[in-house]
Amino acid sequence: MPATIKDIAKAAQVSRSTVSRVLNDSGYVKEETRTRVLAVIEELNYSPSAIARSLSNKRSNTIGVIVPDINNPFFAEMIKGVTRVADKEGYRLLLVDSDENNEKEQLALQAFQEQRIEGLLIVATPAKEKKSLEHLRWMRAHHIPIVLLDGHVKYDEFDGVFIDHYQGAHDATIALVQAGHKRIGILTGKLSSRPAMERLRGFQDAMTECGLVSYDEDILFGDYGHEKAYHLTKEMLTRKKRPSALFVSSNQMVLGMMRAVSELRMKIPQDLAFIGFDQLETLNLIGMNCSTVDAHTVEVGELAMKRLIQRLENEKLETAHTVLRPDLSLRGSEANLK
Amino acid sequence: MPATIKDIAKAAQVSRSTVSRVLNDSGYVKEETRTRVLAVIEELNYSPSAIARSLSNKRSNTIGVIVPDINNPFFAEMIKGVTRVADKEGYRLLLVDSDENNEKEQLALQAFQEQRIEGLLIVATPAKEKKSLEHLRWMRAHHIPIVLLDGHVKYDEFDGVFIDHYQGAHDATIALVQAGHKRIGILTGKLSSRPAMERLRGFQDAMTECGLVSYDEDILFGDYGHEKAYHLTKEMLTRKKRPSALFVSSNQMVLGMMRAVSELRMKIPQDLAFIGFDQLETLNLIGMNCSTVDAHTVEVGELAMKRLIQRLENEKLETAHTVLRPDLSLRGSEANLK
DNA sequence: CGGTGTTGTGGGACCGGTCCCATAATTATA
DNA sequence: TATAATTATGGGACCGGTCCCACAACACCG
Repeated sequence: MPATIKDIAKAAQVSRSTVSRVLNDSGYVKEETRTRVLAVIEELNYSPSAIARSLSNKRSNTIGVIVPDINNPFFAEMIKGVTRVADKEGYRLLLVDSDENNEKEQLALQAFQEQRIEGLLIVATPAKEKKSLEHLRWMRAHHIPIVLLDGHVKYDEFDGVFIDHYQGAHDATIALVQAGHKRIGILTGKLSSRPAMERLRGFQDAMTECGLVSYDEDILFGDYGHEKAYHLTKEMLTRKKRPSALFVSSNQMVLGMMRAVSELRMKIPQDLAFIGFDQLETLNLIGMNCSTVDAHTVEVGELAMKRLIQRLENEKLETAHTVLRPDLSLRGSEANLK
Repeated sequence: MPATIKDIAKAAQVSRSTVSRVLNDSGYVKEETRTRVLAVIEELNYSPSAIARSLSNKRSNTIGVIVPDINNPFFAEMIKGVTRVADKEGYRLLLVDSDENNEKEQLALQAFQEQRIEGLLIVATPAKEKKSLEHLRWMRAHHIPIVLLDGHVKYDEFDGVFIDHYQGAHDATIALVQAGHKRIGILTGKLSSRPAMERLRGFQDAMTECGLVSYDEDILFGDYGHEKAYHLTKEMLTRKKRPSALFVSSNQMVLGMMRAVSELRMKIPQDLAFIGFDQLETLNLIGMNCSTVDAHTVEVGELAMKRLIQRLENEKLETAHTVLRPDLSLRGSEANLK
C-alpha cells in the first residue's frame, strides 16, 4: 500500500493538518517544518490520493467526453483540442467512444454520474433516445454543465460550438462556379443529420445566387459512408448528361467517389472536379491535391472545453452557441479543364 | 449535491448498511426491504459515488494508458482493442497522449499515481529517460502491473504484447522476390527504434536466403515520417541503377514515397513496386491497391489488456512476451510489370 | 421449551484526505 | 510588562461509501 498522509505526519513528527498545509501551501507553516515535511515526502515517494482528495473536496476534476468514433480524424482532432485545454487547466478526461450506439451512450452517462464528473462534452449528435435527452436535462438540472461539439440543432437548449456547414458548402459551391462549372452536383449525407441539411441548403442557395439550376438527379443522398458514395458516384458518372463537378459532404464520401472515378478510368478534375468537406491529409500527402472545406476541428475542441470551464466557474451564464466558419483550401481538384 | 447513501437510508427507514447490502447484493436482506430500498433509489435517482467507493475499497478500477499519438490509426486501433476488453471487464481507462514527449509522459505517470491506477499500459516505446524507467520500476515494485504494447526490447523486463516486425518484413521481402524482383530496397525508420531494426534484419535475412544482395545504397534510413521518406525516395528514383521494388517500413513513409513517385510522373508498380507496413485503409478505399503487412493492432490491444487483468488477479506470474505474426495482404502494388 | 441455526438489521470504525476551530508560541504594540 | 496581534500547530468532524461484529427475530429440532 502506498504511503498516506498519516505516515508522512508520523515520520516528520507533525500532525496531518500540517502536512496538508504543506501540500497545498495554504495557511501558516514554519519554513523549517516545511522543509522537513517535504524531505519526508520525497523520501517515502509519497503522492496524495486524488480519490481521497476528491471525496473531501467534493470535486472530481473530471470531465466526461462522448465521441461517436475516435478513429475518425474529424473527431480525433476535436479531442486533441479538448485535451490541450484540459491539460493546461488541470482537468482529467473520461473519454468514451460510443460507437454511435445508444446503449453505450446510456451506460457512459451512468458511469459518468457515478464518477461525479463536473462537466460533459458531447461530440456530434447525442443519441436521439428520449432517455438520453432526459438524462442530459437531469444532469444540467444538477449543475453539470454540458457543451455540444458540432451537434444537432434539436439540442440547442445546451451550449455548443458548431461548424458553419451552411457557409462551408456555400463557399465551396461558389468556388466551383468561379472555376467555370455550370452543372454542379452534391454528394450529401443523411437528411436526418442537421449538418447534412445545412450543407445541402448552402449548396442550393449558392447555386440560386449564381443563377444556376441544381437538378434533382444531381443531388445524391448518401449516408456519409464511402460505400454508398461509391455506388452513387458510379451511377452518376455513367449518365449521358451529368455534372462536371461535385461538392462532396464528408471525407469518407470523397473516398468512395474517388474509387468510382478510378474504376471507370476517369480522371480528376478532367472528368469530374470536386471540393470535399474536412481535411484529406492522407490524400494530399501523396500529392493528390484535393480541394477541401477545412473546418477548424481542433479549435472546436479548444473552444468547447474553454466554454465548459467558464460554465464551471460561473453557472449563471446565458446559453451560448459559437459558430466557426470553415476556410476553403483550393488545391486543384476543383478546376474546370474542359 | 447528489443524494447519498444516507439519504436513501433515511427515506427507506433502514440503516446505511442495509442500503449498501442492497446495492452490492451481499449479505441478507428481506425481500420486502430490498424492494422498498430500490424504490427509493429509483425515486431519488441515486447513483453511488465511485469516488467514495474507491476510497473504501482501496480499488480504483482504473487503468492508465499512455499513447504516443492517438491520431495515428496504428495506435488508435490498439486503443480500440484495449477499450473493448476494459469495458467488458469493468475497468475505466485514463488515456494520455504523450505526444512522444518525455516531460508529458512523466507528468502522466505522476497523475496516474495520484489516481491510484491499478495497472498501466504503454503503447510503443516508453520515454528513454532514466527517470521514466525508474518510475516504471517503482510502480511495479508497488504492485502496479505494467504491460507494453509493441514496445522496445530494452524494456523486456516487463510483460508485453509485440508485433513480429522481423517476420513481417521477412514475409514481405520474400513476396517481392516471388513477384520477380531482383533488386529490392528498404525504406526504414530510425535505427534507435527496435521495430525499425527488426524490420531491417528481416529484410536482410530474406534477401540473403533468396541469394540476393542488398546494396547499401538501397537501404534508405528515414524517421518514420512522410517528409524524409519523400526526399529519400525522390533521390533514389533519379539514380541510374536502382531497385525495382521497395519494402516500406511504416504507413507514413508510404505516403512520402507515393508523393515522390507521383511528382516524378512515375507509376506504381510499373516504375516502382512496393509493400508497406501497417494498413493503408484510406488509400485502398480509393482503389490504389497497396500491398501491406497487416499487424493485428486491435488484437494487440485486446491481448495486452487481458494480460494486465491476469496480472491483477495473480501477481505471481512469470513475465511473458506475446508475439503476434502479421499477415501479408497482397493487392497488386508488389507486382513486377517490367 | 430451551438450545442451535439461519435470517435480517443496525452501529461504528475505517479508507485518506480537507478544513474549521482551539490553542500554543512568538512577535508587535501600548 | 501586560496585552493584543500574528504565526504555527494539533484535534476532530466530515466527505460517502464498505464491512466486521453484535444482536434481534424467527424457525427448526430433539
